[in-house]
Amino acid sequence: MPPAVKARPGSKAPLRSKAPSLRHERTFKAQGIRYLAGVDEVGRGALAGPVSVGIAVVDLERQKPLAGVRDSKLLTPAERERLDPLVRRWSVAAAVGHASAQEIDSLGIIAALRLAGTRAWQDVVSTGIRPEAVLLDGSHNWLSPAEQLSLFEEPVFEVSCDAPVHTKVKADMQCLSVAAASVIAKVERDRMMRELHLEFPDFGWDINKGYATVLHRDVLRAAGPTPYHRVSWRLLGGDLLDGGLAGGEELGDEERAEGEVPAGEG
DNA sequence: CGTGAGTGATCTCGAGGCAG
DNA sequence: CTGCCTCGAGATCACTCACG
Repeated sequence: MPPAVKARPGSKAPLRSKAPSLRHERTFKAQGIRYLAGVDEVGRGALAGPVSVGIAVVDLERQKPLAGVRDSKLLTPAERERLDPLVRRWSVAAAVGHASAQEIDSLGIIAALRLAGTRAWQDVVSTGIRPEAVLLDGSHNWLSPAEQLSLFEEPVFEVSCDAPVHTKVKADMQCLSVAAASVIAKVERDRMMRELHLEFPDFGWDINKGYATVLHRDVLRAAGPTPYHRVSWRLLGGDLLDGGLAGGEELGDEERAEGEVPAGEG
């Protein structure tokens, strides 16, 4: 995919869009909205590990911009770690929800995103803050409950996202609430991948975070997938599953389910 | 020449538009 | 209605280039 920014001829500095602000968020004030939830996802394209959804709620009547926050991809790991507690204090409510690789396999990535987002939403609502609108990164609303779910049975939640969802392409680049959500989601998922790395150190998850690096794919080819791999994906172009699972034994569904990540952690 | 930052290529899946 | 293509999102990594 082409990048969002182009190099400016004759200059090293790119023609980067301005730092994200609350300008777009404040347009919701005219609709009488006070609490707006910025939502972003991380881990969508990874081969292993959970998909995670961050929510950062802003109070449009009182919130001030938080310096330094940008889309998590544009920040170094150290900057993200530094900003994570600041974002959580800055937000009137913040949460990260996860859906495991096994849930991605059984539900599909979009439904798994919804599951992770709903878990985060439950955490937010449990604090007593109920956002009146949602600002979602991208062009597709995967957060609202689907009318027609997949063939698989979807878990039923007492609290699902019932607020109107507004999608915006590149919202993480322009909208501070969404950028803030991307930071906390990325930090939390990275921590989880470092923990999973202790269990399966050969894959280099502390570095690649479950993404398809050369090392990751080489080990995957040699050792086979772990319970944390999204085996329904064409992990290695479809020639993966001949070797069985890493660790030398195959796991049944129940055993694989034990590898699930805790929901709504954070 | 070393370093740091940005670009482009790479991989994943799903949604939506369009042609047949 | 079906299949294909484009574009949306996520990320890492090799390469390029400006600067000190």
